[in-house]
Amino acid sequence: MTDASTPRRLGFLLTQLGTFASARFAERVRDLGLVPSDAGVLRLLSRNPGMSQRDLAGRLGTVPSRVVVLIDSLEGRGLVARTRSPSDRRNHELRLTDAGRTTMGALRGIAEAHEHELFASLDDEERRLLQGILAKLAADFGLDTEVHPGYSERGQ
Amino acid sequence: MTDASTPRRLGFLLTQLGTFASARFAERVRDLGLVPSDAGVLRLLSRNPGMSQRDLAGRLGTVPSRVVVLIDSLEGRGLVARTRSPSDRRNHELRLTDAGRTTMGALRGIAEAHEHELFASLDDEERRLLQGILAKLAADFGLDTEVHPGYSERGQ
DNA sequence: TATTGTTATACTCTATAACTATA
DNA sequence: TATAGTTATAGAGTATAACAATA
Repeated sequence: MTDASTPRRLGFLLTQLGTFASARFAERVRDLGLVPSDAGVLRLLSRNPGMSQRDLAGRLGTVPSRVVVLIDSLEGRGLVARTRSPSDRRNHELRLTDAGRTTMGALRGIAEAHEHELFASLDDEERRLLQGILAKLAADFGLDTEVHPGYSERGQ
Repeated sequence: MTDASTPRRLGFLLTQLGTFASARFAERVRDLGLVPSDAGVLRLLSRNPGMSQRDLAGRLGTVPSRVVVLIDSLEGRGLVARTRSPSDRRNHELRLTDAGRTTMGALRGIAEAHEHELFASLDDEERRLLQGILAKLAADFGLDTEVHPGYSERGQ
C-alpha cells in the first residue's frame, strides 16, 4: 500500500504513540471510576495541597469555571475537599481527602503497570536512551514536569 | 516543588510530547485553513484514491455519519470530489481534486517544517536511535502506518 | 473597585438511530 | 432483505459572560 521503505516521520510516530499511550492510560483509569482529567487533578493536588481553584486552573491551562465542574465531581465522590481559606474567605483551599489519597495510591500503581506494558519490549539500554532523548525534547519545549497536557480527556 | 531527582516516567513523557507535537502541528495546519482531521483525510485519500466513505470511516476508526460531515466540508472547499461508483451506485468514490493535491503538497511542506522544529536539538545519531525505538513500539501495538490516530482534533 | 468562585448559557464535536436510494 | 450514504437529534465537554460574596 504505502511506502514501507521510507522510515516514518518522527513527529508522526511521536503523535501516534503519545495518543496510543493516552488512550491506554484512560482505559486503565476508568477501572478506578475516574476519567483522565480526574487523575491529573488528583496528581496535582497531591503535590500541591491547599491550592486555590484559580491556581489549579492556571496550572491546567483552563478556566476557573471548568475547575468548578472538575472539583464538584471529585468532591461529590469524596476524593477532594474544599475548605474556605481563613486568611481570605474568597479562596477555596483544595486538598485530597483520605479516600483521595488512597485513590492516588491506586493511580500510582496504574501508572507503574502502564509503564511496564508500554515499554515491555525495550531493554534497559533502550529505555535509558529513550528517557534521555525525550527528556531533552520536553526541556526544549518547556513542558511542565508536573502537569499533564491532557487534563481533559487524555492520559496520565 | 516536585522530585527533580526521579527521572520522569517514559509513558508520561511520551504522552506529553505526543500531545505537544499534535498541538503544534494543528497550529501549522490552521495556516492552510484546515483542521487536523482535514489533513488526515487528505493524506489518506491521496494514498488511496477512490475509497468509499465506509472504507474511510473504517480506516479512521469512526462512523459513516461522521465521514459525511468531514467530506461535506472538504468538498465544499473544492479539495475533494465525490463521484458515484458506476459499478454500484450506492457508493461514493472519493478523490482529491487538483486543488486538493496542491493543498496536499503544502501539507507535506508543513510536515517537513514541523519535523525540523521538533527535533532540531537532536544529532543524527539520536534521531536514528529515536526512530528505531519508536518504530519498534509502534509495531508492538500494531499502530497503522498510514492512519493518524487523531483524525479528529489532533495533528499530522 | 478588584478578585474568587459560581451559574447560566451557548457552541463544538461526535455518536446513535431513523431514513433514502440502490442492490 | 441488505448495504451505502444521509439527516435528525441528543449528549458530552468546554468556554464566555454575567453574577454573588468577599476583600
